[in-house]
Amino acid sequence: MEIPDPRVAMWSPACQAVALLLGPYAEVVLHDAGRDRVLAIWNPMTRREPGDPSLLGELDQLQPSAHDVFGPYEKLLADGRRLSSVSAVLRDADGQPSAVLCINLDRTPLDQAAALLAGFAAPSVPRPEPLFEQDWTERVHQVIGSYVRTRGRPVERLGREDRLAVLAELDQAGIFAVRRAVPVVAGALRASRSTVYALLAELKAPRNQP
Amino acid sequence: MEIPDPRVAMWSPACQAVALLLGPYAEVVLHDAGRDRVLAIWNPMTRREPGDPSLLGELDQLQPSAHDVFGPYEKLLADGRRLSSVSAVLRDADGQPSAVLCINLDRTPLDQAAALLAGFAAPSVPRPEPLFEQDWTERVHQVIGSYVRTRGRPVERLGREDRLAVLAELDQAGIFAVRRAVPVVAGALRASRSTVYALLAELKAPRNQP
DNA sequence: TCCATTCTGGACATACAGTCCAGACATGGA
DNA sequence: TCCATGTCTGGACTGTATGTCCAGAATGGA
Repeated sequence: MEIPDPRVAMWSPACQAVALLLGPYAEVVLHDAGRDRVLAIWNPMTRREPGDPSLLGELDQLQPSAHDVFGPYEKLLADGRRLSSVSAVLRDADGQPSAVLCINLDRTPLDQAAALLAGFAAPSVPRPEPLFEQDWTERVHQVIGSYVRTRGRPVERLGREDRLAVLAELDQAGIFAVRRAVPVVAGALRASRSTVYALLAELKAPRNQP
Repeated sequence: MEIPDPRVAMWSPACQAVALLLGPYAEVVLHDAGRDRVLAIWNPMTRREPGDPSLLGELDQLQPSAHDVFGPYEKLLADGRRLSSVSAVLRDADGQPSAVLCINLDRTPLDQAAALLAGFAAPSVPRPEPLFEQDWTERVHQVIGSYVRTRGRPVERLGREDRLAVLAELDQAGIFAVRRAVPVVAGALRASRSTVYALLAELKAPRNQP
């Protein structure tokens, strides 16, 4: 090791906190902008080490998204991993640029999961002419169940907004064009008929609430 | 706004970078540890504002995971969201504690996605959302039109048996579970409401003909 | 704890579904 | 042509479903 740099001493807790929070998927790099050298690095994703060249040249061309902050922008690693990166110019007490912080988040796992989920939802059956939806009661329960599952909260604990969302979905699905639908929905939502009508009215009149 | 605090000036680029990278799911808070007050906050998830009490007391009890770094530890928001949090003690050039940085990452969406992926193999398919038959009026006309075409006779000249057949088909399709369906069908069939009801009754009671 | 918001069950008004019928109409046989 | 027969029709009518409203209960935050 070399003589500890005071900038590293100053910034490393923050860097380390980020590195810890984002587990193995984020690399945090502290650069000496003046000498274009890496000062310190946490969770390195490439083999860079303190003292290596920073190659920060491109930063100059970027539009800052706020004062001294750049990104998030996309980077591509040699092995194909896609990174979301942000950079921040760190200044000392005098306001002089003293270091540059870069956080590189590997979005490959997220992208993969997203692709899986998207691919799951998208290629739906091209509608083989299924006449009318026969068992709409079942559908009501499916919609509600699905909402409850993604929300991770049982029907009894759904809040006002939740029920509004569910009703919007059901309405979208045309459920309320069906005879006797409201009482069934009310029952499934564990709400009274009155409440369902009130919420439906609110959906149809999206002005505001006093 | 108040007089800008030099600590905010110094740390805000780093905070903002993190806030930008993690989109709406991370809250970044800069605390004045000495006065237990919020100095600045990005992407607030609760209604805290600069000047509000920090409530950082618990930090003392935590084991640091590195020098001046705490976490990640789990927090629970009032509404049930689960957060992964890290904190870092930030020191000034003299090595004196000057502020505390907290990053709170809402892991609810990640947990939900994980749950969805985990439960993938076993549970039933959540149905891609083929929705409900929206324009059932169109469907009525299709059915009637198709019958008329195969029969080679215009609607006006359909006989009793013909209309019975068409109604049977529409009923099969569940059309009459829809509100206001009978008048529409009557109109499309060029028959009166009464007639349609009479024919439907006949369909449901296929015993004999008076 | 108190206050404010939201929900609820029931009373009520209205719209709709379904029934009934007297008469209109169409057809065909005498 | 007239009548007999069967069907259709508009309209009146009833009961049920739909939708509104409100006072009081429940709920949730400060």
